[in-house]
Amino acid sequence: MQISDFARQTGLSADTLRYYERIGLMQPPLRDGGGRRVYRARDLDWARFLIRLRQTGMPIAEMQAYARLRAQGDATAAARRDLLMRHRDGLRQRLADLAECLSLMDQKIALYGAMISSGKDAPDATGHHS
Amino acid sequence: MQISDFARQTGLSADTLRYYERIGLMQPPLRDGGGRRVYRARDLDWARFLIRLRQTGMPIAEMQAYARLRAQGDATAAARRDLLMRHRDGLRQRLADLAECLSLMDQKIALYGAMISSGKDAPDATGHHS
DNA sequence: CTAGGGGTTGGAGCGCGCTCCAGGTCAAGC
DNA sequence: GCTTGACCTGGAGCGCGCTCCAACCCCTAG
Repeated sequence: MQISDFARQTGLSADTLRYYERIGLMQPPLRDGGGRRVYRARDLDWARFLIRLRQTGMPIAEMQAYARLRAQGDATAAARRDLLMRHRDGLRQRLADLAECLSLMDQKIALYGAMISSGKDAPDATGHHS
Repeated sequence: MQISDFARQTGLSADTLRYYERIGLMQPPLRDGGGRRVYRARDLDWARFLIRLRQTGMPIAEMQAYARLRAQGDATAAARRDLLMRHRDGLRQRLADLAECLSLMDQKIALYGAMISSGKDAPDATGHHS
């Protein structure tokens, strides 16, 4: 599996893959005769896991820390779990905050709805609305 | 109320406030005799609303669009509501995605828990774990 | 034998959202 | 009058996470 295939299967660009390798997020893969990277199926799992971490807003530095621990083998399992737990707790908090934002936006939208349908102006009428 | 007070009350830095003004997110406030900005209470509401939008990941360009509409008065209420609704829908989606990530992380953490307590290696034991 | 379409490297550049800085003005307190 | 400190402006710089580029290499098909 070469880099373009791997890119297709993960949704990461080849450039990003090489970048992740440079900065130590991904282990350097084997090379074929021509010096091209050859990826293996289980690299996919790791890449997809990284993508999840990224999705949840984990900064690259933290992913690097995780990757370093992982490279050191099973002895670091507890440390990795702790890192993950800290990140998860942050994520929980962010989810709660976003849920609050969402409900506020719903309110705001409802307010606009009222203001638009009922003639002209809004309940809190100042002439200017956020 | 001058810029430092306003900054304290919103949590934005004075620099950020001037920046938001430059790029049209905030209306230029009045000035006192010495040319200093004088903010008014209702600017606070707007700034706090911007902060909410930012929290939910709205890009500045979109906030600018909203601000421009707002500056044009009540006639743009429907357009503003639509913008907000589109943003809210995106937010809903992101919340769902994050919730999924969260549950995956919980699983992963549980797996680490099992692996750590029960002697040595994990269920999917490859020798390497994500 | 040649052309084309992958791949490789190191390093520069970019878009976003600020953040900082130099150099200046102004107002209040001692 | 002088110091102090908050404010002003325009513009440069920054940290993040890529993204793009030139210049080169290699393999395959025609």
